[in-house]
Amino acid sequence: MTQLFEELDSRGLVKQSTIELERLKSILNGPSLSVYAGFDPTKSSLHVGHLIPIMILARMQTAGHRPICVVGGGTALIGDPSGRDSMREMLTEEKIQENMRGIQAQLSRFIDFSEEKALLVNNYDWLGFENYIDFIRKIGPHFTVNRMLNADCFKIRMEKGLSFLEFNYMILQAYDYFTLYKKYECTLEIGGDDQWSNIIAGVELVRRIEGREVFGMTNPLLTRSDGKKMGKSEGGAIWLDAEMTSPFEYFQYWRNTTDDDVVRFMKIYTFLPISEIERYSSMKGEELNEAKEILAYEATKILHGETEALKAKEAALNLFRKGSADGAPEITMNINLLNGKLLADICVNAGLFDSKSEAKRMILQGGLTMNGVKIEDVAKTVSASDFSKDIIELKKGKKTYLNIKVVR
RNA sequence: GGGUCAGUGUCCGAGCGGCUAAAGGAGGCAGACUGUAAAUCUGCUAGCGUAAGCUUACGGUGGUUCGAACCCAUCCUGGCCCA
Repeated sequence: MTQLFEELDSRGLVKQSTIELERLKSILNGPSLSVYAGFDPTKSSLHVGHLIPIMILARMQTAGHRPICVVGGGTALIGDPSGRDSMREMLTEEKIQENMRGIQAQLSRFIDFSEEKALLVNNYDWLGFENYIDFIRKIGPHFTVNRMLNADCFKIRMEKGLSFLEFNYMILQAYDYFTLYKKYECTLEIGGDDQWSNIIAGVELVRRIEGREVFGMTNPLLTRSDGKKMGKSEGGAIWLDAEMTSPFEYFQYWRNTTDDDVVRFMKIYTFLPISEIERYSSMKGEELNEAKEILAYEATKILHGETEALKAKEAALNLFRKGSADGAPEITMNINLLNGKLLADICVNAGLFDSKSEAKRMILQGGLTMNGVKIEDVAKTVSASDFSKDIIELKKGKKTYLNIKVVR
């Protein structure tokens, strides 16, 4: 008997449930069941915004349940209209296959897929082979269009137009649940609160066809206290793929959490015991920096492992406390591309800026530092004295560091 | 299928023949202040060029005009109304 329900509830992860809380509690805390959450393979990497259901599944697994991650290879061909006001770009099957591989790798950082302790399935495996007529004969009678049109997730789109293609999304997701129930005895679906309509559609479908009650639960959609979207930062989304967002950047993302969010995020995004997290909730002002560091370290550790997390922490310490550029993100460049070249050009080559115009703008605004010295001359060229240590330390603004290692 | 309205920069959204690289807002970046926070204030926010300047850009394509995001034709996409 675990305290899973209390665990999730105290971390603020329960928003709505298809059953009363008391029953939800006994189900969550009861014998092992299979629980599923869906992930859209629309990109080759998941990002911070996907983390909540992942963390919930991970906690469920720890409590003895079996997570089923459904990668929507089939539904991605349709596009979920929930929460968006325009139609999604359609993806090719090849692209989806490719994306799935990346997503799978990332999920396994959080969830143990060995010995079938968790499953990863692609809904294309069942959706892709359905015959249209058979399918609508089987499923169609159980849905009324009237009801569907009333679903929240379609509401916004009623204004802007909703294609029949997307209208089917809900039915397909419901069918997923039905299939998972049949195949794996899956009796719980979780998802963000925007998935509520889709989840209850699945719950109802199973009840109508199988006469069996299955459950659904949503987590609150997280917005940051400053109103910004979760998972977005300076450069864009924060990805779980280390190639797309380095462990250092990932660490920094969490380290820069707004004061008001630190404790809330610790509850959601780390495995630290609630009792320990509570200690930080009394912290105010500058003290919270300590909490932020712990949040960043823990979150990075879960995804990238302890070694990387320590490295990131160390680098941050050097950069922001000691003023040393040790451990900053580093790239190597051949000396031929550096000596005598325009600094602005070098920065663009190094990926610090997207264009030369941007680089120049930044210099004019006093936002570029090289080897600890603010660069004020747009026409600055790099010479041997600038890389006498075989390294050029660049800093854009206050927080973006990049070391260029010189290859002779 | 008919009618009608619309399609603008990352997003929202003004412009409706020259003064428009395109108002305003949001977002992003930078500077100041700070605690690697928030709030606030300031600047920047297509590319290329040290620069004068040049090149792309207002759904696509053609056209009218000295000159078009703006006018015309046609096509595509979407809304609404009718069938």
